[in-house]
Amino acid sequence: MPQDERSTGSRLKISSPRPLRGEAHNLATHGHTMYQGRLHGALAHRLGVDILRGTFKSGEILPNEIESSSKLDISRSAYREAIRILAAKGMVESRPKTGTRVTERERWNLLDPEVLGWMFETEPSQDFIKALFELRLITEPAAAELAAIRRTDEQVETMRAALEIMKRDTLQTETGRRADLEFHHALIQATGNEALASLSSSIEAAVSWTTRYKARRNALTRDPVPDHERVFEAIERRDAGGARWCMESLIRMAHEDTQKTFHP
Amino acid sequence: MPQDERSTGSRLKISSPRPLRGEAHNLATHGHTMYQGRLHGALAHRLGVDILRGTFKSGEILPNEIESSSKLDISRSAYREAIRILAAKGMVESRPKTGTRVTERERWNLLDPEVLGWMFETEPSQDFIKALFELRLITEPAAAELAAIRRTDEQVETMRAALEIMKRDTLQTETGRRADLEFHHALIQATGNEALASLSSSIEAAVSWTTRYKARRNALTRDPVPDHERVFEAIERRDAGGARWCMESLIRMAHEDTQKTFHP
DNA sequence: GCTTTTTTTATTGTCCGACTAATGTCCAGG
DNA sequence: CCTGGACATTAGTCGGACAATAAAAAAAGC
Repeated sequence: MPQDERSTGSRLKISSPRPLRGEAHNLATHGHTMYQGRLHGALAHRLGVDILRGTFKSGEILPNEIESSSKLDISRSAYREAIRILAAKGMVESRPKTGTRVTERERWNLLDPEVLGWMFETEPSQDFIKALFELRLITEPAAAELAAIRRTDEQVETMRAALEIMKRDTLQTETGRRADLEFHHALIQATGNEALASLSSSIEAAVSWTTRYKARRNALTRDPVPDHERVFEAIERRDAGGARWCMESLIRMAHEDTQKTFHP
Repeated sequence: MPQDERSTGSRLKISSPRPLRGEAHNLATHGHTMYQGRLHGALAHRLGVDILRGTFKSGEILPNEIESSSKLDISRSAYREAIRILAAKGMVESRPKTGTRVTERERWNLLDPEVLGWMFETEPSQDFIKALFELRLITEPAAAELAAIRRTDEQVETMRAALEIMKRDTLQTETGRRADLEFHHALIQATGNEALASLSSSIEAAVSWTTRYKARRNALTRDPVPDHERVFEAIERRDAGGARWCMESLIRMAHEDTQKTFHP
């Protein structure tokens, strides 16, 4: 029986003390991660991160709109729009009289690209990273297999070009990472399955954050290009089984590297 | 180059002529599908369906907020909150001066449970159903395999109970369908992978809509209970390979039935 | 004539303050 | 003990104003 949460009074426990709307009109989330854009988006971002991080726990009720918005020094409208965003991602639920409460974690859309992004804002739990790579290990090899079967010549050329760029620049550079994403994007398109594509692109984007982590900590990771090349070649020669196998090994390697980065 | 969409003037092309806010305070979407709840949610629902259905095409720009909201006879705030919901699902994108435009289909969060629900509002394309079942065929057998390895005894009991109910009532009844969902939910939980769980629960929910279709058209479908029982027994005896195989066959059967229902 | 800079302008973004409606709580009455 | 109805609290809706933004148009510079 969830007792009265409001009883703690008017203490808003957002991560940062206040500075939502800074001097220069952009907002800092809690020290080093800035966010620029619309106010509702920024607030949704911040609340989302706070929920994922556990600052607001499941079942907990947020302070009411009036209190929250005035404490944050923003209008009620902007606050409400932020809440709608969170609600659309299944993270909160509002009802008159009761207020807005954080839903159970089960109901969160963890694979929503934005939510995944928030997740990697703060270092995600080892369990979650494991789960994510396990999911990748299920879907991506299957995707590679389908791509090998259904790819068009044009898609092959796109992948080849992206691979070239990756070879030149590395994943240390921004263009290199973009090429990596483009490679995977082309592969996904080649599967001809838009549901799978929607899933994969979310995950890819999230995983690319880990890549950035790795680059920042310049952890000594394996060169990923050879792995990508093997996948590419298998797809080029329409070798479904080979593509599956190579992709599987690529992901295992990536997972290993990621683990070493986070827990050396 | 997307030319001026506004030039068509003030013609709002929502599916229904007007009746967003009906007499009795609940709204009909386009004839037989009612929606009751908050205004912003209802409008998001309606616009979402219209976008998925192609009434609003990708790249198209929605009429501006003032015009839209006044035409729909609702406040700008409610309209904006609806747009925020759609934006959170990647379906629209708003910017000052430009307006709010429908994004490319690639960016839609097709696996968002709500979006999936909207999808099945109108009969979804054969291609999409195929993609969805192909995705299921990739993830669910793997999930069953993991469940067989990691399941707790308690989860087994939950599944057994759900299965009992399914056996008694059928999928023709509401309680039967709920039991079906609960069975799959327990299975998903047993995988111990929350990312996979998030994905599967979205898909399950969507697929359960097809089940309802089938029941409504009382198409002569195979009895699904035996399939479920085989999966259950494999998981109970911790037979990973068996669970995978049985689940695969279950899904193939379900897909076959679904196809027969939609394209007899 | 072409590029760059400034101005205009359409649209979303933000704000405020009031009123409405839903819903949990509490209390009186059966 | 249960039931129904009044009450209080909260999100929901409204409308109208002004600010910020970014695209487009106009002006300036080369």
